[in-house]
Amino acid sequence: MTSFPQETEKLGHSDDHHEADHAAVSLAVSTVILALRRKEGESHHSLWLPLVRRLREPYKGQWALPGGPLPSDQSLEQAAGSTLKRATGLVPGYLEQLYAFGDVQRTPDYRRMREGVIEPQVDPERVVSVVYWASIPATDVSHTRVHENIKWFPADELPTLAFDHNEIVEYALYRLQNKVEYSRIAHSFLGEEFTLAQLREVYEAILGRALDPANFRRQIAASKSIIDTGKRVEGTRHRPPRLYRYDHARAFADQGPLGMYRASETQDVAQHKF
Amino acid sequence: MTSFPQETEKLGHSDDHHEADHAAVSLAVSTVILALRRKEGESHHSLWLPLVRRLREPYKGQWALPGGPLPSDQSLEQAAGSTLKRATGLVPGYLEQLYAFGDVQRTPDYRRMREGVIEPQVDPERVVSVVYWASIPATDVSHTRVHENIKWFPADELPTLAFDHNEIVEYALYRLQNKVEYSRIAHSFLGEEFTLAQLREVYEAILGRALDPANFRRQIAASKSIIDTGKRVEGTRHRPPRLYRYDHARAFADQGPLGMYRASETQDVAQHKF
DNA sequence: CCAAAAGTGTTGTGCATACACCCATGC
DNA sequence: GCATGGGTGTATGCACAACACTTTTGG
Repeated sequence: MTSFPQETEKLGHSDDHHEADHAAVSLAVSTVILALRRKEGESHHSLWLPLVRRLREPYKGQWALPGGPLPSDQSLEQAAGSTLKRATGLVPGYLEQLYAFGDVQRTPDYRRMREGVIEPQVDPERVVSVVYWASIPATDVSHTRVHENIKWFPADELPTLAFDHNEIVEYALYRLQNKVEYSRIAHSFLGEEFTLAQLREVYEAILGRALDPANFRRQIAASKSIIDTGKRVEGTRHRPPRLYRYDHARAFADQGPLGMYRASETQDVAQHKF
Repeated sequence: MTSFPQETEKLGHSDDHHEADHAAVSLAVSTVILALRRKEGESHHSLWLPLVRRLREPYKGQWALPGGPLPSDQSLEQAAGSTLKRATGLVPGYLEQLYAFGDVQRTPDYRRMREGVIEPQVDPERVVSVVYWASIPATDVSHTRVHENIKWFPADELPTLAFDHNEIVEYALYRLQNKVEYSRIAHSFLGEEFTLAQLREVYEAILGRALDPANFRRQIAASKSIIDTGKRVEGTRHRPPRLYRYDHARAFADQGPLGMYRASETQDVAQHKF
């Protein structure tokens, strides 16, 4: 439509594709923010996330992932960070791109339009969402922002969300499960110092199953991602556990060849090792 | 700027972020298309990719990844597919989202502007690129489209590309190396039937190192991703190798929980298995 | 002493590597 | 026969799961 510089030229002899209209596709950035919380009456922690109530159509009144249009002066990652700050008032322990969702019909909901649940729109807007996921350290969780249109939900007990956000969250959790096994993101759910039992609880919350404490200890020790602070937690009714710190120096040693991949070693699913 | 329905509302009490202008950020889709080819005089195959010569500023005359703005009637994946068809005339063996690149200064090149190499622009356009990567089966490579502004290059001997495309290709190759070890993408570089030696060559081209034929055979056999067709290749000056087929049925069995992840189990980097 | 969780030791299994060796074909 | 790659057998080491066992605290 406009003649902005494009990244690549359309080739002359593209006989086989019609001249598609290049009506603006708008770009949004949303963030799946995860943190550990305890459900009422339960002893173990589980994953929770904050959702924002929509104030307009479509999906007015329903819950949705926090996000918004990409400001032209922010990078995608910065936009995700601002969203997070807006929704929680906090700084993330970890922030990483999840996926860009761009199906034509993902928004608005044509099914609901047909059924008359919501009003059909003359010119349904096409939105592509670049979704990030983030973690909040457990020590900060209590300081999250309180707002009538923001509410935290357990990740496994979500209501029906706006747009395709249920699927997006599901995908985020699925990716997290895979990622936790070969990276060190688990630490980002905890504070500076933590016990092995706490770290194990993070893994168990993410993976949804119990882990052998003995073997877990050895795996973590072998990865050399933690340092013994020498301190202990006292006041428990059992042997006092040691406090560890995350070894940032080691952590960045094998994060990949280029800085570019810092927070972008995303996705993928390590299945059986082929 | 406009008041299109947005995915999430901006919250009222967002005191800490200034009202950013929402000038349109344009959205492009590019594709890193990879295929196996033989370099002049070499016996083994290596990875090649097609590039398109830019016809306008910025970076006029330089080579760039094939791509273009996202047509409003196509999904991201469809757009990547059309790009591929335009650049090669072929259908991909595999197509998957790589990453969304969205730094503010990634385009145009302010450095080159400062140095006077290219003209400064009054209103530098902000472009976010969703990049896909694709593979072309070796059997199709000879049928690729010929065009004066399209040229194939060995992936390890690229010239300086437009924008940040060198980094993008580097990242694609890095991701491919990790991915090849736990998924079955390697097959997508070959035709329907292939020998184990050919499959091994794909792995070697991607990983950049030789593999033990004996152990490679066992790994592939253990993965049960291939079926013996019973046929053999004759005419070699040695024992005739068997021909195998890719087992599609098995392949989709463990691709993840939801269809959504079909072609999107992207990124991530399986390092030491922590 | 007892309960409970921290922390250690021991053993078996499965998988990846390394490499010796045999097989089948063209020349 | 011999060269060449296809294909098999086997030993070694390591990562990991299972689980018995010891340690250290509070009550």
